[in-house]
Amino acid sequence: MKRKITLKQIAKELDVSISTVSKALSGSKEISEDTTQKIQAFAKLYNYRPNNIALSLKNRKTKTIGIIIPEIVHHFFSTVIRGIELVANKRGYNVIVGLSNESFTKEIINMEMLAGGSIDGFILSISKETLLKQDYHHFNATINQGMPIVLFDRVVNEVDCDKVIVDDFKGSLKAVNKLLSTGCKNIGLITTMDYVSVGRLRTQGYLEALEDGKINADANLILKIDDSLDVEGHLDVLENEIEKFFKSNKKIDGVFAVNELYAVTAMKVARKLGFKIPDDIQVIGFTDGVLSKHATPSLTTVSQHGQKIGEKAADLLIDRLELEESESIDYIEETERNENFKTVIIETELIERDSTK
Amino acid sequence: MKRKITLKQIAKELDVSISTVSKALSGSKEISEDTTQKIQAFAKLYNYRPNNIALSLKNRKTKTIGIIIPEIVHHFFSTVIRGIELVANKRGYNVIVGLSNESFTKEIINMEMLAGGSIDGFILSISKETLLKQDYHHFNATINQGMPIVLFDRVVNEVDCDKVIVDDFKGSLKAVNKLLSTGCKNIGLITTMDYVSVGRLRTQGYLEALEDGKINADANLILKIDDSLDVEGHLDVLENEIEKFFKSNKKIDGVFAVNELYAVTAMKVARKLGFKIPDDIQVIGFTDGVLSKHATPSLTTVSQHGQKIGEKAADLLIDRLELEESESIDYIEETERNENFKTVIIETELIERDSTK
DNA sequence: ATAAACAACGAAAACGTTTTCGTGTTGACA
DNA sequence: TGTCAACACGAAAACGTTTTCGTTGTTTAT
Repeated sequence: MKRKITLKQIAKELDVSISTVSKALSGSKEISEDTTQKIQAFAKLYNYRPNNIALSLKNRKTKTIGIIIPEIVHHFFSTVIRGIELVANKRGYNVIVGLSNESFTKEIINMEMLAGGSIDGFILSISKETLLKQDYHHFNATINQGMPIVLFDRVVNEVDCDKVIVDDFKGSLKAVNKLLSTGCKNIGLITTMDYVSVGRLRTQGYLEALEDGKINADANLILKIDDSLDVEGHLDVLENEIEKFFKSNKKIDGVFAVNELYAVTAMKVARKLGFKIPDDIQVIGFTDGVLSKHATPSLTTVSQHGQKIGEKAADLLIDRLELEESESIDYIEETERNENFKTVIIETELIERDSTK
Repeated sequence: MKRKITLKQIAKELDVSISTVSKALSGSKEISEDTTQKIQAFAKLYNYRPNNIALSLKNRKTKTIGIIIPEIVHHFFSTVIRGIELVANKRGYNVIVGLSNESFTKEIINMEMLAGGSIDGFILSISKETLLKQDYHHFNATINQGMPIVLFDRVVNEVDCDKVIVDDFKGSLKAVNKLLSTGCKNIGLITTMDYVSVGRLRTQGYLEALEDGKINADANLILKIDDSLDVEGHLDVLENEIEKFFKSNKKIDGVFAVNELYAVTAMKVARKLGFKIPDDIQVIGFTDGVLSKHATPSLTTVSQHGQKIGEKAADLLIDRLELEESESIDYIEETERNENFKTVIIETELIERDSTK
């Protein structure tokens, strides 16, 4: 087992100085062709690779970006990571992931761990607990330390940074319009509690669509699930709630659910109660995951394009990192700086499958 | 925007030496209580955190482990990552992920990127292309450079290292036995090409179970899917193949599929052909993912416990890292070292749901 | 009174790079 | 022959730590 070879060892072996080796390897004009050849050959032979850590220390940047997401076993977040990794790698960056597990404390711990020099910037989606507490000081603190953040999906006004979101509002609008245009008169909504911004926005889209269609919203037709406990296993609770919901609203002929789990569960319950899909009840979900595609009947959904979100977020972050590098941001006025934060909106797309007419 | 504060700045500000600051912060007995107090207070005030990169360089270890998996948008791999991250964080390590995307070249590029000092060790699952090429030199090369590797799930004899696998063989055995014990006489197998080791092992389990049950295996009852192209969208191809399979084997009364996608698709096709599940045909899949749980009927599966695999892999790797640290492995004989590589087998579990009797 | 012990601190090396700024050796040219 | 580039290379600083080994004063024991 040979330890990785260093410049120093090459220098010693070839009886030149470290500087000479470094220059020769980078092809500097300063070094004679003879020695350059010799050094490069030797380096190749021993498979020399510069030590990333030393480079990071010297350059004061690590060329890696930190991701913190609430949960990785989740199709949407996985696709976002895939997108981030894709452009990060293409642009010479690595990706290091932390999981907050929807916990405020774990989010902070993870951020502190990574902010200690391991990364150049963050891409993250806020945990539910943090949203509930509305405590965002750790985000602003790291931003103030000069470390850029890009927020995606679950974003918040209190943090001033680049953001990538989905047009939740328009997405829901499209979905509910689809239901209306295929004849639904009593459209139920299955959503989450309001503190998750995406849930709130999707609810608004639903209401707006009804209003546009001259239909009065009925509070009984809105089912809010307390998902603070829907981790796993609470599937039966979900089913029961939805079943009660259907039973107390016999006239429902369409359902819009703010995620695919709710939608698929709604289909299951509906079928159990004897409804035909899409004949008696049509269903549309949000988030085009693996469940939607393989459910029976396959589910019409609003696709969020998670990968595109990830790609865009990575591009935004890296752009900013490399901008700072060139512009020596220390001398830019506070006021100027805050103005050019972008919020990119990724368009949703209605993917029509067999759960609608 | 204040840059992160360093020991040097604290030293300058408080008019002491860098060494004094360092010692005071680590609570060394060498420094008087007065100065210690003063320095610690100052450090807290300015929110000092030691620079990880500098520490990594000094200690020659990064306290981060590299994961390389073929695909992240995949329930099984996500759960493995979750397991790795869990114990890694608990033991003070970070996790940096690379995606090979089932490509040989990308696997190598990713490994080289990370092996350049960014990480202390690898946890990885081999890409399909690599398995097909049977070229494992990059794994052995990094191991020879002194960087430990733990292989999981898709492992291979040619690489000498710690491994964590699932008892694919016994898992299949259990599954097929279950089908036999509930009265199936003609059990079909839907599997992958042989070069993926897990597919091969699961096939062997199937054959063994039939043999134990005194049933002659019938080659017509085995459907091998070429999954080199099943990325996405080739779903219809899969459905067609399975449909042909069913049609040319009218007497099938049970199906064992080596992954949940095949199993769910088989259920879909079967139902389309008018079979009742589980009355006419029973189905069992492998990999307990989100599809199995929410399919209709819910799918009986062999659970691989991905999270447990990840946890175990991380423990193995970190154990080895910290062992090397204490034992100064340079002086251990070659022969001695190779002997204590472990292969841990994670037991599977048959989760019975509604697709079997 | 003097050596020894101790307390409190600083200097410097080391980790592996890159880069700036010398420095000595050539050759050409006046 | 003396001056000046050009050439080829080396020394050293810097990135931010930790740690070993001094180096001071001050106290204790003899």
